[in-house]
Amino acid sequence: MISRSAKYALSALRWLALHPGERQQARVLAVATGAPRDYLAKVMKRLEREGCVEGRKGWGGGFVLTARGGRRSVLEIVELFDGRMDPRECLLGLKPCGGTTPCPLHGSWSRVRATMIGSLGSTRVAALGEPARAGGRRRS
Amino acid sequence: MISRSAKYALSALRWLALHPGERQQARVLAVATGAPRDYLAKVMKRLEREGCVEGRKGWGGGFVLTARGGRRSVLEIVELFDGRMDPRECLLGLKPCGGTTPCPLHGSWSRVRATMIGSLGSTRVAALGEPARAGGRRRS
DNA sequence: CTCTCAATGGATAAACGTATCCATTGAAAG
DNA sequence: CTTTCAATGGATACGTTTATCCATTGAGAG
Repeated sequence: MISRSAKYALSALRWLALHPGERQQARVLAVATGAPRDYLAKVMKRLEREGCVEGRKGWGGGFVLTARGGRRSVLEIVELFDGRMDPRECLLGLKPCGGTTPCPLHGSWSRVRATMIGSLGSTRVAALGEPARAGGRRRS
Repeated sequence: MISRSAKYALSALRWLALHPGERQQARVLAVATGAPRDYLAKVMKRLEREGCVEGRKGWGGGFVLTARGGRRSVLEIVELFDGRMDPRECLLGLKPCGGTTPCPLHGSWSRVRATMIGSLGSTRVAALGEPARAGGRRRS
């Protein structure tokens, strides 16, 4: 459903959000996230290219969450690794699907997509550092 | 999000639902679904093992949708190929996540999962043969 | 029985996500 | 400058999904 890479990224970003301003080494983030160090390093590099974190080499090096990164939505992070979700995706492979010619699953699938966009799209990365609730609407 | 195999399966099942009782060859299904013939054949075999379709070899051979297959939910088909969705999955890798110790995304992700189960779980394969609406509750 | 047809099953490979290894680079401390 | 440290980037490997090829099997037609 959601790739390991995306989960690693979210988990690492949460750790950074929990320790604002402090530089966190990939080694530390690896332990915190359960990801392999060298693999996580590449995930972090990708987040840096997107301006979500800032990395520094050498003594006292590591990663910090940027202000811009904190403002990013969880959905944006997931889409960064798993690809943007196509609003025209059809579970039955119809093209086109929707408008005047919706497939039998169009409504159902649109609802799932809308929930994901509404739920994950309304939670900001910075909120991952706060204890609970965070994000979308309604109950648990 | 949803694997190619699962989409192929749904698309093929739809075709069978559109042609009840008629045996459809893998070659025909391949054209209808856009899947490679020999790959689709293995997908169909898997559906047969699950009792969703019945296949026959040789002259006049092909696949038909079984009554049992028609009663299966779309969710069941997806889970058959993509694996059952874990209700305890945590986007931040926490274990456990939920109950007294929910992660900041627990509510959001639970909502997405619930929507998928509610939406795809309430649409039956037989309904894929009917023109539009099908399945869950509410609007498009 | 023989011929033809279509599913079946096994082997093989391409593509991708995930993971590991390590030499290099850049940076701060001494 | 030298030492130490941690990110960086390239190469390589592994597993799974997706895909292709083809000989075999089973079934109906003649």
